[in-house]
Amino acid sequence: MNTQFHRAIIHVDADAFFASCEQAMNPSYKNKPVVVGADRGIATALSYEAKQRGVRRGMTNQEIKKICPEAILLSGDYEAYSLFSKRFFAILRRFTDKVEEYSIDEGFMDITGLGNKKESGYQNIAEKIKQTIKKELNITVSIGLAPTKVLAKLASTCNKPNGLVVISKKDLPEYLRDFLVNTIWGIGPNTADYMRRLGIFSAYDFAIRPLNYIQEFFTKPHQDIWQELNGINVYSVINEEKTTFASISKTSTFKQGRHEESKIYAELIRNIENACSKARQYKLMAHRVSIFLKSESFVIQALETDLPRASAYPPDIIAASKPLFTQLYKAKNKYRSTGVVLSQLNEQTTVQTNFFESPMKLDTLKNIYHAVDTLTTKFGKHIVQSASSLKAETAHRSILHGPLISLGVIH
DNA sequence: TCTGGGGTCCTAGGACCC
DNA sequence: TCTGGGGTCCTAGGACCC
Repeated sequence: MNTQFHRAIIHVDADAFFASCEQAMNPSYKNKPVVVGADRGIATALSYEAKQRGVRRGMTNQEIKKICPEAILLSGDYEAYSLFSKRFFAILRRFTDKVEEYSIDEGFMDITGLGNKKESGYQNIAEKIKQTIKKELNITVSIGLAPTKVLAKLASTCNKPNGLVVISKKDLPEYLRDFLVNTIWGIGPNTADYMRRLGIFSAYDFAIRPLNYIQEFFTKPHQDIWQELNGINVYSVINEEKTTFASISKTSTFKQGRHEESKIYAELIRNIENACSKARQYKLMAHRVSIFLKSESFVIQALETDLPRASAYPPDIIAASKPLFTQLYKAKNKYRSTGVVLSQLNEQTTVQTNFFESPMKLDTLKNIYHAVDTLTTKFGKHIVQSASSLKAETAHRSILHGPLISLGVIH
């Protein structure tokens, strides 16, 4: 019992990451309300100083100026953030190779057995990580140290910013009394509602329910979370580098619900072009495509289909999507948004020619889109558009700059 | 947070087959 | 032709995350 082996999992979460990167790059922004998102017109990331002054995500530039005239509004520099992120993970990897890049600004580490294998030893490692990141990147992180990922994630959130919180197995389940169920990683608003109806309000209430109760009222994902909350390891730290995507999607939302078929279809095609472009950028080809429409009441309907051959070229995807669209679209409905998902992605190899089509057509496709990609890299997104997506209303911004070339191809 | 965009994973139930 | 049962595969959609 007392020699029982448990894991030491760390969750590292950078504090207000985008805003902190800006402050690290430009010391005059330190201790000031920094807001990232000026390029999109709404706040996407906020420094703690901005949060304290009441600025919230999603606020428009004007609203921010009203509440906080001294706010520093910045456009996002995502390349810089991604460099910070790379250095952040490189630092984590100095401590162990069991590092999972969970998102641009968050990682898990499995440090079981490192140091003197005592809790104080693990805590020292966590401290060292914080110090190193502060020293080398000049940003702060919050760290949770616990026997499981779910607990580590909970711990890292409860003393932000610049926190270090340890949850050890002997503190369980009492430690969980202060956490509402919706603060648990993996429990969203729907499940939280369901739990409340069962009389489960805190993470503690959930954790102390007996196993047979959990099995009766919950499905596997929540059973797993229950185990993790009780200190039993279910999720392991996945240290393989994430190199590919399971899917690539593009969606766009209308300012108001719309019903005109041509407008909605044009928007869908624009999304397809963007999704294909991203796929080609990563040298991926899709075997499956799914399209969806979201109604005014936020109900999503989707249909998917297999492609006759793997492709990252709009004409192929459009040809496969068109019947799906026809099936989904109802003239009497108004739609809020539309989108496409490319899935079953494989690395681009030589394009398989289907028995019935001439290799000529495929070569033409390849050549055209190679040219499109080259132009796009050189002159920016949307410089080339297919004729059929010109009706897409969210393309206005690029029309201002003038789409120089319009593709009247194939579909 | 009355709802932006990009992802991942799971499940209920239909289709199909024996 | 209908009835029954059970298994597998697939898809539409739900839920959640950052």
